[in-house]
Amino acid sequence: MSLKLAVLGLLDVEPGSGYALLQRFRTSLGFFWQTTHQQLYKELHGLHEEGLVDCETVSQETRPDKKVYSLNARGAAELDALLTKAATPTKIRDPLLVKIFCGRRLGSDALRAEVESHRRKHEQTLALYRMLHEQIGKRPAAVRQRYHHPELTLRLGIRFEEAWLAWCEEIGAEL
Amino acid sequence: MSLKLAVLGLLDVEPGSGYALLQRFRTSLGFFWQTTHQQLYKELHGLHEEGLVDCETVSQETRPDKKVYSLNARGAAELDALLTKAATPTKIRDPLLVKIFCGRRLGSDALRAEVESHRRKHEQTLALYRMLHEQIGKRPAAVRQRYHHPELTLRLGIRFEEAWLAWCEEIGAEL
DNA sequence: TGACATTATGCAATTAATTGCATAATGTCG
DNA sequence: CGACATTATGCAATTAATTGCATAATGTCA
Repeated sequence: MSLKLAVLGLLDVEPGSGYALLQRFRTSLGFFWQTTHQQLYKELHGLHEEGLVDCETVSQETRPDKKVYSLNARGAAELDALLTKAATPTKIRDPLLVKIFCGRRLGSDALRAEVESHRRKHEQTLALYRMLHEQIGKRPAAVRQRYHHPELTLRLGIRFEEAWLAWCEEIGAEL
Repeated sequence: MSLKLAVLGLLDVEPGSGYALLQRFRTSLGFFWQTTHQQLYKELHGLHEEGLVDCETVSQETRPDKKVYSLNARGAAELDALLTKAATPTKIRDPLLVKIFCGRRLGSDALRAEVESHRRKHEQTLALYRMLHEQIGKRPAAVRQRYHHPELTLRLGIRFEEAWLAWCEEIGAEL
């Protein structure tokens, strides 16, 4: 259901082709929801069939044709309806934790290596999030207002990556 | 794949019926991996078909019959193989964040209420995790050693819940 | 005694997500 | 010119996860 919400939400900001939506998705919602182009295109087909979005084929001279989707009135109503429903808090769902939990069979070395590799990735992600956050901060107040909600989510992302990092360092030293 | 790993990991500690495994799952691995009894039973059937676990039907006088599963040599080998494969770091995947991201359509009041409700839930979860962590701390060193890996995961759980809480408080005040 | 909780197991349908494969046009670099 | 990246779209198969429904035995409380 969240993908539907995500796509409607993206289209609410501005119309776009599946490809363009995917680009935007990857640098925003994609930080805490994942999808693939296949799934996104399928979702767009579905939304179109449901009559929640309009679709216009645009021929381009220098590029293959594209289909530009936009939110219509029914789609906006659906988006509002979805937003009203309560989101249930999700728990962490991470294969690394399952692995560590079952990890007494694996040697300390292997575990430490794995934790270190995760640490590096989370370090990179944290750097990225901080950069994005700074960029938003530099914008004029009027623009910043438009990005207020995305910014709030980014802040949780930062807190999570900090937690990951601290944990990786702590247990890496202990293993 | 993680469910398979989880089930093999649980059986590696000790054998048990689907029902018993689910109880253990809920108070351990279930903190960072979710499942339902249907899925777990299906997984057990699958593992049995694959020949990775043995199954013995035990009739009980006061309760319905149960099937006690246990890890065999092939299952142990499979568990080791799964543990060797690298776990890819997952990102957060939370409907609340998708909602907040798209939340400019929703009023501040509604968002604040939702954040507050999440805050309360994370507060409860944090309290639970801290209690469990303390309980492990009180055990004699020998027992604590056996729970070392689960304890490591619990610590990440605590850090995450702390991050959630701090974030909910911060943005709740701002919305 | 009847309602409800607990232990114990499962099937079936649907939805969501992943993975593999495929096509087609143009731009860009060496 | 040929290889590779980018823009742009999709189908099909499979696996994973959720949701709804169903059964059956016993214990417990009012």
